[in-house]
Amino acid sequence: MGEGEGGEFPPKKVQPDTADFPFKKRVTQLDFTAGFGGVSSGVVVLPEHPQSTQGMVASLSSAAAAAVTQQQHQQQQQQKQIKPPMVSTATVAYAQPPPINTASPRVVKPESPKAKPRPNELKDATPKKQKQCNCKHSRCLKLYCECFASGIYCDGCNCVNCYNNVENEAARRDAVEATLERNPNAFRPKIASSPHGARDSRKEAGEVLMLGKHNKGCHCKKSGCLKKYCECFQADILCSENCKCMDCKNFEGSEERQALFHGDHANNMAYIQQAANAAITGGIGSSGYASDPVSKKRRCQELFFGLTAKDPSVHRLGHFPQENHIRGSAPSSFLSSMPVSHAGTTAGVGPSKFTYRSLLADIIQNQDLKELCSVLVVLSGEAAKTLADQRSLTQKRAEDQTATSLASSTQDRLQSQKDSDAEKTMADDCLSANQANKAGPEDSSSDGADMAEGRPMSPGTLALMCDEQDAMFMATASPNGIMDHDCSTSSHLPYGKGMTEIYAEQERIVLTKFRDCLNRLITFGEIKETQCSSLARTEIGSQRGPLSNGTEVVRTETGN
DNA sequence: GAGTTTGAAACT
DNA sequence: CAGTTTCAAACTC
Repeated sequence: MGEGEGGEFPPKKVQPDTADFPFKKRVTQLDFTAGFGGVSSGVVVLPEHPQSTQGMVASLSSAAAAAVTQQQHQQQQQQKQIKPPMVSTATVAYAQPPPINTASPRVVKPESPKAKPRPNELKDATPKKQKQCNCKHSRCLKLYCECFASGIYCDGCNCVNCYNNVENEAARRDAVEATLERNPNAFRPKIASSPHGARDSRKEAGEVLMLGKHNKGCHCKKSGCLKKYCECFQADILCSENCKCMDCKNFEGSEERQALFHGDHANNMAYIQQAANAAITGGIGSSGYASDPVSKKRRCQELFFGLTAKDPSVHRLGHFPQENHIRGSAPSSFLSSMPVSHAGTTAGVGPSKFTYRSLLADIIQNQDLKELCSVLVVLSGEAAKTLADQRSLTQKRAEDQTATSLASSTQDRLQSQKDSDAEKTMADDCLSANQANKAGPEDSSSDGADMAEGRPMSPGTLALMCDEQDAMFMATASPNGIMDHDCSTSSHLPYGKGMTEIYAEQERIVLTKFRDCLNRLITFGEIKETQCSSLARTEIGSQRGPLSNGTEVVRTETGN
């Protein structure tokens, strides 16, 4: 379909006010000669203000501006390869310092990130020639044309049927107006200095965090925002909440992104592209190169505990816009590689459309939590009983009767207390260790038997009680000293004091147990990460088969 | 350098 | 506003 390719030029449905008004006056605010060999640096720096921008564009259409450009055009001829700035927005350098060539003032194409040095290009001190467009069908009068979009005349370009020049100023003016009518911000800089840009001035590994964000945001789907197709990447800024990109890897903390600019390879464009490809295809990332055990460990901890405060570099999880970016990267690189039930989280687009999902999401089941509660309850009861039993053993037979009653009453009390706590926590029926009945009495494994004294426990419970032997050891061996101490004291102290110590010991055991379980989960997360990453590597491009259920992984592991 | 891919812009 | 087409730059071979 033609975009007016053939016939008449951009529709002249120009709004009167757009055509003239507010803009002309602003013309005087600008040094339009700057870019033409004027005295200035050649860069007109404007405050980032929409109106200013529009004003400049509109000013272009003014007769006065045309007259000026006519003059300037002759100077252009003397400055081959240097695009004369038009009096349009794009001529303006917004906050982004252009590669200034004092010898010959250069025109900056603020909207064209191409004009901006990429990190990998920074070392290339070679003065860059102004980019030349190659338009064939747009007459260089649409935003497709970088020159036009940047508000400069084509000069020395390879374009065909170019109207973006002084000779066709009228047509160009109309095009500008038409473009503005379509989008009043068309000539505004796409990259705005970001309020959150100051959020973090530190540098990531080999990467300078760029400030600013894309006003409209990118909509990349396949590039992972790690190629210059992506306007954000091209502008050397991070994707923001404005972006609606998919599988974004251009966010703060993205390992894929960091990998692009890592170390000695930062200047190697080939490497960067290769790394980008690898990142996009999932070959790298959290589990790919550029990852280290420490970071993986930390990430795992972040995932499970949501730890972000301790490590100043862990902002990304809580980092604003990156919900939709997390999805695709560091965390997401392996998350997304997880075949199980992530479709819903990766399909969405737009800010806030993404819900962060822990790697352990498939590992931790509600049932497991319930059972963990039950385990802790049982453990607490057993601890109390063990303590009581040991106490009784150290006491005289004459005290047996007393000790027994004490233990039983204590146990009852503690049991009920713990049950109550469990109820509060889980708000369901997990309190009762009897719920384990569902698993049947089959489990009299040494684990379960020792611990629960024949209490039927589900496999999941047993799995979660993976450390029960340790716990038992602590409850029986380690506490021995305590028990001895406790016995000695309790025998001398009032009833309440002994109970307090039992409580403390119980709490210690339960918390220890809980801690161990958490540590295990961390381990499982790492295991799963490894599995997923290897799976992703081996199955990229192929149909992903169902991955072993994370829960099974847990239980298998815990069973050992 | 030709062909392909990509995503913004333009259009329906 | 969503879907489609056009376009030119970026990228691959």
